[in-house]
Amino acid sequence: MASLPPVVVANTLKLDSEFRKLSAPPLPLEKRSYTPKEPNSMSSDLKESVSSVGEGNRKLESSHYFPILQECMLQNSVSGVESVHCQIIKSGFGEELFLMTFLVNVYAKCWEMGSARKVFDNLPKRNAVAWTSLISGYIYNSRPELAVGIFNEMLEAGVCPTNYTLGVVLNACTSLCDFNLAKQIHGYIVKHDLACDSSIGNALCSLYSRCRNLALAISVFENIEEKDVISWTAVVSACGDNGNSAKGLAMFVKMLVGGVEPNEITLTSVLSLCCTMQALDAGSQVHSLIIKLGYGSDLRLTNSIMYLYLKSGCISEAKKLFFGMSSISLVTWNAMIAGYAEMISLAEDALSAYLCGIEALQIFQQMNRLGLRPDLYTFSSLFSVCSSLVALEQGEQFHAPTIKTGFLSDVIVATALVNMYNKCGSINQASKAFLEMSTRTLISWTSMITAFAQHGLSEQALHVFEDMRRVGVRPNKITFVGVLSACSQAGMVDQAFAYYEMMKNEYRINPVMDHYACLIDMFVRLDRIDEAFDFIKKENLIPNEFIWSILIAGCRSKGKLELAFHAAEQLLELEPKDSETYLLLLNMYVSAGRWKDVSRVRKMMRDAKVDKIVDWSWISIQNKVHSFKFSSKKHHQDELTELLDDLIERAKPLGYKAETALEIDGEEKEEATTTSATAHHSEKMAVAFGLINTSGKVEIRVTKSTGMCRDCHSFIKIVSLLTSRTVIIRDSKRLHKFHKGECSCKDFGGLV
DNA sequence: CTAGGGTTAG
Repeated sequence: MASLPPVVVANTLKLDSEFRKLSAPPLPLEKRSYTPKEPNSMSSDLKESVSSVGEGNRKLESSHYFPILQECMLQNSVSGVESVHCQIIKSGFGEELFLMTFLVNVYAKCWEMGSARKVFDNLPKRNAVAWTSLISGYIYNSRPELAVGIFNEMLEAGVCPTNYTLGVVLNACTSLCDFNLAKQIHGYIVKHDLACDSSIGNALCSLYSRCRNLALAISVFENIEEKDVISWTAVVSACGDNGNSAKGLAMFVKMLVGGVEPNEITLTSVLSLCCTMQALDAGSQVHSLIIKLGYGSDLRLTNSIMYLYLKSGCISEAKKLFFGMSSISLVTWNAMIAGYAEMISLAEDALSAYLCGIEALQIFQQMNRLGLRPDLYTFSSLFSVCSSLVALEQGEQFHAPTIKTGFLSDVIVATALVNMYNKCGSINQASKAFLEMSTRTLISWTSMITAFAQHGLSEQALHVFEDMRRVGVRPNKITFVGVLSACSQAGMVDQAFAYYEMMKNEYRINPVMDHYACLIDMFVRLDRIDEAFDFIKKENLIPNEFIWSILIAGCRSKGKLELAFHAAEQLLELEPKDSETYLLLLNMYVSAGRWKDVSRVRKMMRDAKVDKIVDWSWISIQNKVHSFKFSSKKHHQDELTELLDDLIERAKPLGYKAETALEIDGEEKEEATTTSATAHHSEKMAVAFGLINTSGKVEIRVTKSTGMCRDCHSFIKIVSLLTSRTVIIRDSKRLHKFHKGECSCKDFGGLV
């Protein structure tokens, strides 16, 4: 960078010495790029004014051209600008600095940088404003690297940058992650005490935010002498971008108290904070404010509010907005689809989750019927919906369009695709999609590692992890959950602890319960239960519900019933809130015939107001989803129960011993359990339905609302053997892939 | 005449 001449900006504030330490661990944040709009045709009014400009050789003042150029710019009419440009030349204003500078700006805003550049090059004299126009033009056209080049040319030409120039160039650095240049400019700003200027201060605030230094971003904001709406908006979104939404909301309140009126951009930022915080109250207050300030029909704001309502589960409010909107954009449809997709994970029970998924797909169909082309946001939401529904066929149908449209090259879409294949149990398609990705983020790598681990393919999981390290992607704690669970499933004790140490020492990640749970699960699988307890003692762990459940399930399957009951008592002392935990305990006591304990647990459930457990299963066949609910009533002798009974009979000689499990369907049942109780668990029926309605070697995919019970698990293992079919069941805890009589969870899938 | 902030996604 050429040396900077002094800048003419008044300044009084001293910079905090903190500012001198611009530590920039650049966290690559992909900035969304603009999509140039198609040039528009002019409105009839505009056409008239453009043609009247040259009429009758009237001699116009140069100032007359500004409003009409502005109108052309607003209407994005390149041809309008061009014909006005011609008139300007004809009238002899072609060298007027102010007018030509404005024209540079106008061409830039119409995505015509070539013309903007030509106008600039023809200027006989260029002042700082002209240079700044060109620089900002390149930034507007998503070419920050060219903007920085022009900035250097400007300095070489000996033109002194203004505060605007510095602000613009700093923003270019921010979007380029060019922290070297930023540092030089920063030094210059510090030396000349310019940080209190709002154009510079705002840019610094964004820069620090991008450097993940929220404290600095805030302190630079505090030092801005005249904080305007944009300063406030910048600091509010800086808080949001750095994971401190509460601080952002507080800043927004401060802004209001200070009497600064937010504009629609501030309000969108605030709504996005409310969204991540799930702050429905604050959100609806902002909604009222929006209406009060007259932004009630702003499309972008309405989209955000609608999404917020959906994400908070206020479907009726969201729908009211949706149907009340006078115009709807693709973003509106996407927000609806994404909102319903989001509600799947927030749903209280599996049935409503399933209904949300169906609704999301129906909204997409409506959008499709209206002829709207989906974009990358649409596709990533759709993939996420399909994975929740375990609707492989649907998901596959969206794969090809993402290739054709090129959206698959987006890393988020591609990751969503990998995830979809994984969650639908198709690990081969998942890994194929992963290998075809051109760029991978931490999340892509982590998804693939977790996917292999979930399918019991530990070696592949660890292989991917090593590849990830090799290319220099830094794992996070979720990555290590995947790695440790891979080791745990394969019983690789030494490796597990090696990775555990690596996580703590090399990556400075503090272990959380999920990590401990993997290691404990590993000891339990290896029937080294003493070591599991030793580990708990050594790490001073206070086991949570989850860890006790692992211990119980492990002790049970190893036949160590006394230990299992001991663990169960510990678990009960925690007064669990999770209904499935109670289901595990109930089943345990039922199979041991300990009826007193059964009623004790039932009483605890009532006291804890735990949700009733509703056993649903779904199977998607030819894009239609069929659902089954557990029913203890004896079914009619239809085709389905006939097949089921037949399978049960054929399974018995192969070692299937129907275990007792409790009947749970919401109503209190008699405590007596018989084998017929588990015979009609919903997943058995869904699998039987799949066997009847598909043929050949088609894999059967079922989703289930609760955890699988041990009885169904061992039954379906045998079914996969008897029928030579692969059966994939995703229950509330994990994925079970049954193949040739084995399950990918190796019988430690947290069965109840 | 030049700037600066923003919706929906894994």
